[in-house]
Amino acid sequence: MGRKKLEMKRIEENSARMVCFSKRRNGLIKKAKELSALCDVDVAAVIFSNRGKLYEYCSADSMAQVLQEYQSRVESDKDGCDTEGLYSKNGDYLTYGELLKTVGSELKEPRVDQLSVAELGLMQKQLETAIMEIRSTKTKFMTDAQSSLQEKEKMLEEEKKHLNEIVEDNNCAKKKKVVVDLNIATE
Amino acid sequence: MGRKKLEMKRIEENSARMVCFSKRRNGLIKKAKELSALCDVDVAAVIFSNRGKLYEYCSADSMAQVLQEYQSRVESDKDGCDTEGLYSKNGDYLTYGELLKTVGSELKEPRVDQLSVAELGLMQKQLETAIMEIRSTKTKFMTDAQSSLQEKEKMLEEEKKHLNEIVEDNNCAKKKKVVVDLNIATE
DNA sequence: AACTATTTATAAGA
DNA sequence: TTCTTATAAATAGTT
Repeated sequence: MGRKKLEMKRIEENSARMVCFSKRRNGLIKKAKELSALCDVDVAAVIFSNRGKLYEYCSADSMAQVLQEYQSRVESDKDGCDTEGLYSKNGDYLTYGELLKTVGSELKEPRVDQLSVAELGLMQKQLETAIMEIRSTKTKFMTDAQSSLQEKEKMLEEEKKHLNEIVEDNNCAKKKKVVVDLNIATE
Repeated sequence: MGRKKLEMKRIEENSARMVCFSKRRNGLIKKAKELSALCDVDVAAVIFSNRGKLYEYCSADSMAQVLQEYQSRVESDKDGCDTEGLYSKNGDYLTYGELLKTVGSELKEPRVDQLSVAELGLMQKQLETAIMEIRSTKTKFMTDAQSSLQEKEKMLEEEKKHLNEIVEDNNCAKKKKVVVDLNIATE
């Protein structure tokens, strides 16, 4: 819309592109809000200017909620296939993807007492989101100038090993009663 | 736009709402594409119908890429403020919010050294293990016809209590070194 | 930042 | 559903 029809390709002129970005960014977020309000659905939009600024909209209580939901969907919908998208250059993500994949497949069992499982699912999501936050922070720390590449590699290797152990242990313990005990000691 | 101006509130009539959803969902995704193409920026949009279906658009190679970028930004940009978003109507979520808030504030201390990274790794592993345990518990609930509703409730209550304790402990221990210890017993 | 000529999106209707 | 059309909205170029 406008005086002229635009081709849908990068606007080369700098100022024109920035003006367009500003207008359309606002437009997109407005549309997202309207979609959410009119149709009563959850919507999230994330925009990064190439200057590095972040713009976002989220209809739910928190972006994390929607994104977490997204992550679970992706993991449980596509089952064995096509998980590439979930891996980042940074080895971290692979571990997370593997984790969710495994968890996700477990959850699809039928015949469930709804309440209990729903609650368990919630707790699981909570933990998963917590992990994402921790990963983010960790990644940030790791990329700080102070942490060396060797350290990163070592940690990632250990994490993978550890996760594999967890997965194997769990596979062996599927039919056992499991009790979890989480203690925190402060000094 | 259309024959009539709509109020921006939930469309109560069911079929009308669904038609609107379908149109506007496509519209939003089209707008996201255009924004990305014209202005050469990364855009992601995630939409959940309340039927549970997921629709998404992502300009980058993978959604994960954009979302991870988002997570890092959120972590580094907002500091202590605005954690309201993490609470849902469901009481459980508050606990989770508190947990994340606490974890988050722990993580955001400046002057982080390698020990901190190691600790983060530890916390992460613990949460991952906890998820695995929850998964096991879920599996048990699903496959074990003998487990009664009361049992489930009791376990869940205990787990909630644990979570609350964790949150409180963490609140008291913000500036202390925190050691987390996770024990798993199987029978 | 405003303005306005146009294009686009879309609410109702068929 | 899918298409058609009248109208509302978004926005490209201009000031």
